[in-house]
Amino acid sequence: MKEELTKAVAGACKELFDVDVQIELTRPDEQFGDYATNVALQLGKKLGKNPREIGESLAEKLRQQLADSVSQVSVAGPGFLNIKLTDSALAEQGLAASVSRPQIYKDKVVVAEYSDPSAFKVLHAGHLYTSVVGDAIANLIEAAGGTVHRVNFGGDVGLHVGKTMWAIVRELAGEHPEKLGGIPADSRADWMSARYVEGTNAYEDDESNQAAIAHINKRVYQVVADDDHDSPLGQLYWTCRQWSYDYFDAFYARIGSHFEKYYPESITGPVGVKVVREQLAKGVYEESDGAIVFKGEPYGLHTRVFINSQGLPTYEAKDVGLSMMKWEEYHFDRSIIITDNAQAQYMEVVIKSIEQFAPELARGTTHLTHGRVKLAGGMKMSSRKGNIVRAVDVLEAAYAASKKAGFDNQPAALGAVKYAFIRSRLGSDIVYDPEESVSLEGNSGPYIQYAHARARSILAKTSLQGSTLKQGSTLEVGERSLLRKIGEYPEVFEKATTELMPHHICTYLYELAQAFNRFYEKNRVIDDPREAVRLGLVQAYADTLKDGLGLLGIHAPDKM
RNA sequence: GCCCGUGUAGCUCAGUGGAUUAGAGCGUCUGCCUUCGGAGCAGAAAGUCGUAGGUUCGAAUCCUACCACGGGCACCA
Repeated sequence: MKEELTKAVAGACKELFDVDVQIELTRPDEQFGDYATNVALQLGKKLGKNPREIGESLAEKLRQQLADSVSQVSVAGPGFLNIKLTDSALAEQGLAASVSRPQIYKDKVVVAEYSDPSAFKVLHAGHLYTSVVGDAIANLIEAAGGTVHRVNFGGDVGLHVGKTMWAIVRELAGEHPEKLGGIPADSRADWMSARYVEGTNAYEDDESNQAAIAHINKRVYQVVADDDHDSPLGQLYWTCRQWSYDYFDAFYARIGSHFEKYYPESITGPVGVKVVREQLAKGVYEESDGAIVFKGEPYGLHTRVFINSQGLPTYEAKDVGLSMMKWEEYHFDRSIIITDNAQAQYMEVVIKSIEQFAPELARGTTHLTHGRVKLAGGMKMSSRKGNIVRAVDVLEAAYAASKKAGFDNQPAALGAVKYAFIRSRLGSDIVYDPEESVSLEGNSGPYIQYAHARARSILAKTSLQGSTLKQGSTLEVGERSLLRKIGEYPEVFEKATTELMPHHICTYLYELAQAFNRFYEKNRVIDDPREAVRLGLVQAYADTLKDGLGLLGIHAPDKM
């Protein structure tokens, strides 16, 4: 409907004034109409005419052309055009809302990389956030017709592994892989994470430790390069690495995430080194103090090291390797990388360097960044010393709060966390408050889930077969309002997908639930003379809520 | 120091060029009154949209400067 209107308005401008203009249709306050446009204002400037007069001629034209779908076109204020749909057109739009999602990624291949945990380390609240948001974005693109490959990247080699392995060897009093058997399966992740903290502290506290850790770090690279599963260090490394992956898998299963591919740095590193060395010869990268760097200054960026003076790839080269591998494996139309915004300027340098030798790859790459998770009410997150909030701590806090709030329901508690994470616009830090997130009142996940369950229970009550709401129906005021809101869904979906901003879905679902409650307060459904029509409304409403929650990765229960 | 980001009611956030009274939720206060699941509805109080300039017919939204907070700035990830 919006598309047809846009075309009609553009056509009218062409016909009457012989100009091509970009038409933007917005959703004004309901009192003004269903759609509005400011073309007349734009044209007024362009043509040097009075915008109101332009508006009047456009309105007249549209009234003639769109008599079937438009009941009113008026000029308001300085020259806004307000367009009101007929009940019939509105009904058609509303009924199709939950199934007519603009296919703006049709036939497109998209690689979505997010979550990115490091092996040997614990998953913290930030991983949970990025995973939830990344899933929602991937869901949006998929629903818009795209083929999405969800991939994960993580550090299974690098200094943090050196630190951890050093501490593991110290804890086991030598390179004794057989002693790993004494660590209970359910505490492996915590055990390794404790070693990482010890290793990090040792590295910072004493220079002699630094040499030892650098040495073991280099040996780990050798273990990986040789695919050495036999030496004591090799056995320690591969066993612990597998523990990490098992732990990640269990966590992702718990939150409903799934990645089709995992790129470990040990794989992308050598690819990156190869590429960086090739491009070193071509002058993209250059040597500096024994390291290989990319100088970003000509582009307003800064210089970063890609291969260090020991000849080992840094994160930069590993990311270059990752980009090349994704490109070769998927030939994507678009690659989306979602990380914490601390990486924003770092990533700019990496992508700028790639742009020098693979411009089409760089052009198709979007780095999307989000803020950090701050916990309301005292739970603090600080890295380094190990007093971080783990991802599971957040889930447990939500679950505990949900029990306190009176519903003992794990899926609802998970939905509450997801909703709380997604509802704010991506970019700034978010404050997570477990109590608020599970609240049954206000803008929360459980509120929307409840709204859905309530609508389904109404539908379950009727003995009528099907609804008579269809194109051609005439509507009462309250019905019209609700239907208008339902009909906005495809537009909100398109906006969220185009901008890669899933929070628009949250905002909309909440407004939709409010619109329904307003309707429901005043209008009876079951045993009302208009029951047959209103059932169609409730159905469309419930389906839209369900679809929206699905995009957010949140279950829409029929009962709560 | 340079670069990037953020700054909207007591708190948590929408709104990122349009129309009046800048919107929600929580919290505070007042009604409805327990309904087809009230986990609701209606209303009130609460904002110099960080500050000061500028562009525009029109600015929370764009530009400039400044302030505050966060982040980044070579061999960590």
